[in-house]
Amino acid sequence: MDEQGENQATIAESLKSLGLTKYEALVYIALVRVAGATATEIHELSGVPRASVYPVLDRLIQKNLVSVSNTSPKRFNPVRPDEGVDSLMKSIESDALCAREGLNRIYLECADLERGDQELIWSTYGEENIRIRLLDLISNATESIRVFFYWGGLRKQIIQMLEEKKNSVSIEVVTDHWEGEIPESMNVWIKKPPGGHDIGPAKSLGGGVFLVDGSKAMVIMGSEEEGTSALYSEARGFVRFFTVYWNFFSSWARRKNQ
Amino acid sequence: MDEQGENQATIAESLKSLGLTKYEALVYIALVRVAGATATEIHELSGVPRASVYPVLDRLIQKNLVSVSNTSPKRFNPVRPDEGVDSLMKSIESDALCAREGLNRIYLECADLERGDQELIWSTYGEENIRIRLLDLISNATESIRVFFYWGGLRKQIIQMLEEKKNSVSIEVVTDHWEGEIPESMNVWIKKPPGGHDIGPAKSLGGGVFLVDGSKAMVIMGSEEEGTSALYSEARGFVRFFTVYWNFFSSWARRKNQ
DNA sequence: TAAATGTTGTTATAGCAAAAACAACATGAG
DNA sequence: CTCATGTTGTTTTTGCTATAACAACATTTA
Repeated sequence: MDEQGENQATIAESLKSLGLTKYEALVYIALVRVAGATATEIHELSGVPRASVYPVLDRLIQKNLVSVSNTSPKRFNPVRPDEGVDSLMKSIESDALCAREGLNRIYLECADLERGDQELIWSTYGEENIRIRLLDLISNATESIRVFFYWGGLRKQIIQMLEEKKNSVSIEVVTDHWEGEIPESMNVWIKKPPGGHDIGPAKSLGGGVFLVDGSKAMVIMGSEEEGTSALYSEARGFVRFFTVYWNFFSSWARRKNQ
Repeated sequence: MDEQGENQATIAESLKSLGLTKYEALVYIALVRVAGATATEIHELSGVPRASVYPVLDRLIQKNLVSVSNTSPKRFNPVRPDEGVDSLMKSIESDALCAREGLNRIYLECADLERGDQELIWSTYGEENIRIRLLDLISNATESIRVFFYWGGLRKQIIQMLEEKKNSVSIEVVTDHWEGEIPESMNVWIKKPPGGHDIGPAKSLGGGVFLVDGSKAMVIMGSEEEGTSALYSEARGFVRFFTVYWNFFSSWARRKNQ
């Protein structure tokens, strides 16, 4: 019972992000449970006020999620849920396509005109978004990638990204741990951080520096309290600062033993 | 200019169905047009009140559609539109999957219990929904399909559907016009309606009758004024009525010449 | 048959929450 | 100081939610 309730609430939430209102979701779920119900039965099953059931059903019919019988009292039937959901998705997907095309056109039109971005430093929050940015950055590298990271967060994905580029650009990596075998075409130095006071315990805080083509830098910091955030810039000073930073740790890592 | 405005409005609508509010859509579009704008510039470009720009930008940052510079004044950058839209879609798709699974489970659980549906007659409105139902009906046919239609609306799709089943079930068709060549395994009678007073001019009104396995009937009526609607039933009387109806027109169509 | 009861479908309307629009204020750089 | 920025409230609007009341019809009971 409670499990069903939980489940239903989840489904309702999902349906809401497909563009239905709370009532529309509840009514549709109720109808899926007992196909061919009357308005009153729907009201009892869904908890939606009886008078509200009618306009809600109208909307659902408009959205092709419900059909009506011509009996009296009227009975209502849900479209098969997989078809219904697919139908909603299809409409959203078409909108997504439209938005993407339109926006991309605008974006590319404007791309030539401006881009005074180079001197600015951009912040990004959240691992997912950072992952996307990083992927973009690395996959557009043309000459060199220098990486320095002591951070578990995206280790696997970072390694995978680098391996895809290992034959087309020069890659140098300093890190504390490597998963899988190290490709020959990469220069990888593995070294545990000295005491912990330099970089901090890996679980609560981790960092990564990515230098691409000597002109772009992305710096990632993850901490348990404040989530993960990243800075990206093509500004000279910014890139130079982290290049020096990287050189320092790189030479430290090359020293044999500690 | 006006074209751009039209275009923008369209994009805004599309973005709204991806879960953004009007302001969020407008701000994001403005930002795509001039990346790295300040809050005030965004306000001017989008028409969104300046004070509203800030909370809206916050939400967009939360949704990983925008990043901030650490300059003063702050400057804002859009995530690349294709990435942004994809990211929104991914989240919606995951919800869709969740909803579909949950609903389908409920649906299948309940499917055994009931189904007193057989005696009812169901209405469906809108060509798209009807097309889906019809597809479902025809593709689940196991023995016979008898079709009678004088209706341009879904002609091509109907023909295509039938061709897919031509080798597995017996098919008989009466219609006024056929696109493409007629497969040998189907029985098709093509005959123009006599005068127009029986069925009416094809443009303003058209109809179709689909009898499947002798136990299911779907009747479609399209009129210019009231849109397209369909009835579906497995009720004995309903099926028998339209079987007689079909037999009548079938024998009429078999008569040589008019 | 006639009155009483209950149900259905409809309409009107009040409540509510999120978003939109506006106004006011503190800050900070030139 | 002055202007633009960033922040904080308040009001208005909007769309959904919720309740109440009503006419039409069917069902029951006397």
